[in-house]
Amino acid sequence: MDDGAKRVTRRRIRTRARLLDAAFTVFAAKGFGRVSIEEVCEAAGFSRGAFYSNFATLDELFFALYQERADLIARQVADALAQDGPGLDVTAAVDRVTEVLLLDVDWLLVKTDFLVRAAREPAVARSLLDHRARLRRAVADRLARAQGPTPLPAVLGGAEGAARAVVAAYDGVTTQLLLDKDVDAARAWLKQLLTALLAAPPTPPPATRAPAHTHTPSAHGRRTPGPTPGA
Amino acid sequence: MDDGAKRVTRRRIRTRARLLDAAFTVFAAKGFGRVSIEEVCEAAGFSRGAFYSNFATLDELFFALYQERADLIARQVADALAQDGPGLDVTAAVDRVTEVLLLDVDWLLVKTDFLVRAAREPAVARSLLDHRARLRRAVADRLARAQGPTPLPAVLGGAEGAARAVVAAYDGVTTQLLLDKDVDAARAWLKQLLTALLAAPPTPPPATRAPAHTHTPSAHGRRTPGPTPGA
DNA sequence: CGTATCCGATACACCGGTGTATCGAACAGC
DNA sequence: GCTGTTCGATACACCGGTGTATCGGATACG
Repeated sequence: MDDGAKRVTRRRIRTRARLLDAAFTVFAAKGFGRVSIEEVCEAAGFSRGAFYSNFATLDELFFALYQERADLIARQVADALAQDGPGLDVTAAVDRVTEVLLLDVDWLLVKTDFLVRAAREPAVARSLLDHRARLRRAVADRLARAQGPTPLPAVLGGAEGAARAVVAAYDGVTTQLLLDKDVDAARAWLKQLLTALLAAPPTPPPATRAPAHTHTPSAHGRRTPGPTPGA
Repeated sequence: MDDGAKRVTRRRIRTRARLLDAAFTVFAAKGFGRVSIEEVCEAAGFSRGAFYSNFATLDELFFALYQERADLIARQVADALAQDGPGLDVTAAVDRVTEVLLLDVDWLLVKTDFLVRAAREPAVARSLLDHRARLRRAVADRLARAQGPTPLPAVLGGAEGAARAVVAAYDGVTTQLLLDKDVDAARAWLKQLLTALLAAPPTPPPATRAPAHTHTPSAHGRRTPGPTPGA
């Protein structure tokens, strides 16, 4: 069980990884629905033989890719949340999480493709719901810990409800970000939303940054003009 | 200009409409990326000749379909918002809009396909952003009118900011709805979110309905167990 | 260093879907 | 009702992509 069940492998792992990386790039650029196996292989520098040796179908690769990246994100978020002590106000945590979650537009693109798929296939949906549940749990725990000074608006249902609100806000901002590609504005906007949701009455913080969105949606602080290459 | 520029038409309109309807059903069921021209034609009871006589490409049909439905929704929302007098608290308006926006899961599915497309093609994105801007404007106007008793949390940027928050909440809830298909829970949750956002401190209303979501996400109030057939 | 095994490349048959060209039928106008 | 035009059905050629079978080179292991 340590490193292989049958005959062990070594270059296989490398090629598999390269295929996954290439797939991520291509999926982000063109969308899963418009990508062929050949394209992925070409981008990875392989021929189709390599692909069929590692995956049975393009779906399989897609799902594997999603799992991999989703786990990565989940771990990053958990880290970012568990970092500081319990006393500190949520604001700091909000900042850090915002950084992590809205970092990579390419990931949001792929994730949305996955969402579209999940919306039609319950089995896939379960996977995505799991991921979301993990994130939500992490947020809820963090909120429960920091519940000292701010009593969390009771309109939402305690820490759990607040966590779900956070996720909803994240999803909402994501949608906007996918359309205008303005990462900085999205981050600012998410922070605003979260503070409005979590600390509405007592703590009106100095508005991290002006809305800046009114109707000049593009060319402003964008860091990712196109499909970013790196991971 | 009254009914046609060249030779007038009549059955053409009917077939075009039937094609659009069939396309909506098929797109909602399988997703735009997995639908062929043939499938649409078969669903509409035509052969490919009819299609190519009315549209040049599947994209063209898709965009036409989106435009049509988006306009419809925009009008419905505007109506629902403009209905009552200026004095009444936002709650009533929230209820009505919630009804309209989260009515048809099929539409959300198609719209998400469109979003995925828009995320990669700026021209398409512009179209979707227009639609969103129209809705946002309607909401902002309504909020500005009803600004009497509740002062709208200043953390968001006035009526405009609040309207954007409403849209974000809508998008967030939509995502969840696409995954668990629980329309009723989504409506309740959206109402909760909106009241939390718009009338946080002074009006903790009797919680339209318990969260009911905690961790039994399915089998509860769901009206649409699978890909709903009707429009 | 030899060899058994694995991995990825190449070649091939195949299929679904596309787009076009042609034709018969329905329809509007007189 | 007749006729010219339009619309949609049918037939055909074509192509991109798939999946499989086979083979040669790389790799782990003794």
